[in-house]
Amino acid sequence: MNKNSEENTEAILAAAAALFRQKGIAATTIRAIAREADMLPGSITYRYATKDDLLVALMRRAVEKVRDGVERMIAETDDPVERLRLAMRVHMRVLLDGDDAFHVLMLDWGRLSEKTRDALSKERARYEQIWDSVIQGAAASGRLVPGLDLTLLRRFAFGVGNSVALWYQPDDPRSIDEIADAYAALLGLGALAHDARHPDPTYAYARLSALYPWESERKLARFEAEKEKTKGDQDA
Amino acid sequence: MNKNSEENTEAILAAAAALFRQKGIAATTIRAIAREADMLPGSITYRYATKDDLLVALMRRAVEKVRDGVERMIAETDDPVERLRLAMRVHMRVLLDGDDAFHVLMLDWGRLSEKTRDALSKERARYEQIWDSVIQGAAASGRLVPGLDLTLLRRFAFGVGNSVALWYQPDDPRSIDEIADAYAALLGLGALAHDARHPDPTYAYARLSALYPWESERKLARFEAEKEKTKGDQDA
DNA sequence: GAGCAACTTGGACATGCGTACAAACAAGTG
DNA sequence: CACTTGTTTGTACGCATGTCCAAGTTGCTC
Repeated sequence: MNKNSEENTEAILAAAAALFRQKGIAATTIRAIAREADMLPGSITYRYATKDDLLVALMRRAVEKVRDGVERMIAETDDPVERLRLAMRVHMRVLLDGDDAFHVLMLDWGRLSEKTRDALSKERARYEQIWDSVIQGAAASGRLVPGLDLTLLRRFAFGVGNSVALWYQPDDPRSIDEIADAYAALLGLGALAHDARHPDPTYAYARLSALYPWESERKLARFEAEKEKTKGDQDA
Repeated sequence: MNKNSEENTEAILAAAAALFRQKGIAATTIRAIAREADMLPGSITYRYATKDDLLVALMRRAVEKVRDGVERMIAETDDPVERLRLAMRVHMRVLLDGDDAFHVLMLDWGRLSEKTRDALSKERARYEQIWDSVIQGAAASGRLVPGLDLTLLRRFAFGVGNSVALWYQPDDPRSIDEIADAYAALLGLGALAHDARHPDPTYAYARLSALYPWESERKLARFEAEKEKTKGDQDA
């Protein structure tokens, strides 16, 4: 029949991504992918010699796509904190509604074979780097609590974004962007120092201490004690 | 040999949990579990007729254990916000350092067969209920931003806690409790109204609006405008 | 020390897996 | 029309899987 090679390749990748996401990688058979894509298993083997090759090709595409999306999105504004929100939007939009492969890439990362992980780690690192730079930009603007562990913050943000995929169902009454914004807000309210409203550095410092209690439990107490003395005149 | 049945059962469950976590459920074979537990596959079949039976038994135990742990932990204090932090600690401690089965239960939930999910949903719901009640307690104390979608908040908290499992390595220089506290703080700083320090209800309201931008983009703007008028005297 | 229940053993089974490959086929080129 | 190239087909191989079971072994009880 030799219909259309490129079209069939797309069908294979789409079917594979959907099944990998739904059932996991190990539980998805080449035969099942072929059935889903309306062809015989041989046609898959013809394009991708092994199951791992298919997996790598799939994920490489996925991470490239989302990287492009995020890069384009954050170019739309100069506000470093707004960038964080927009990046979160794209990340979650792709994760929930877009390419299933990205879902697999984020959630099954730890279970890929070492060889597969190595083949993809450069791409993934480049994506994480974009997030790091967005977060660093936000931190440099002075609008984050100072002294944060930014890698931890990136992981926190990633975790928040990725975790939605564990419960989100397409029939949810909220739109994906709504959830993304709400999560970004929960995230932002946590990390932002709200400088415009409460620029008191002592306050930010006390919050930082609360964030790393093992470093100095006493800083917050000192702040509280300080406040006791000047009780009654601290807010607008 | 008939060494010790109970001991062997433990060995099976431990080996199964470790392998399920490491390689995923589908990729873990009964033979591999047997090898890990130093016995023959038949001994596993003798106790658990099918792989699914083993899975269910494993997870039931795991969720019971963490539920007990959380319940015991939150009984240690009356402070509703402190309870949130302590619950997070137990959750993450079990997830990262404790029973591998809990890890599987949280992260592979969506990929269990429908039958297996049904068999476990009651247990899991009971655990989620504890979290909901902790969060509701915190909300009732008035120390959270009012008007939050509490289910969304629970999912947010769960997601944050669970996501650590996707990157945490045992050789991390931070202790699990340190990470748990830092995450709880990032979480708490986001949701808490910091009433003791900034009890201004207008401020909390504006933050709420920022949290649900699609409901009323203008509330925050109104707050900002309001503040413009009284510029210069709003903090301690 | 005989009997018994609990447990383990080793081997077998049907099934489904990833992969391989020769043959058939389709479309384009000269 | 013949020839080539890219693609699909159908079938096959060897292997690993979940599950099963008859026979063997152990420690306990009277």
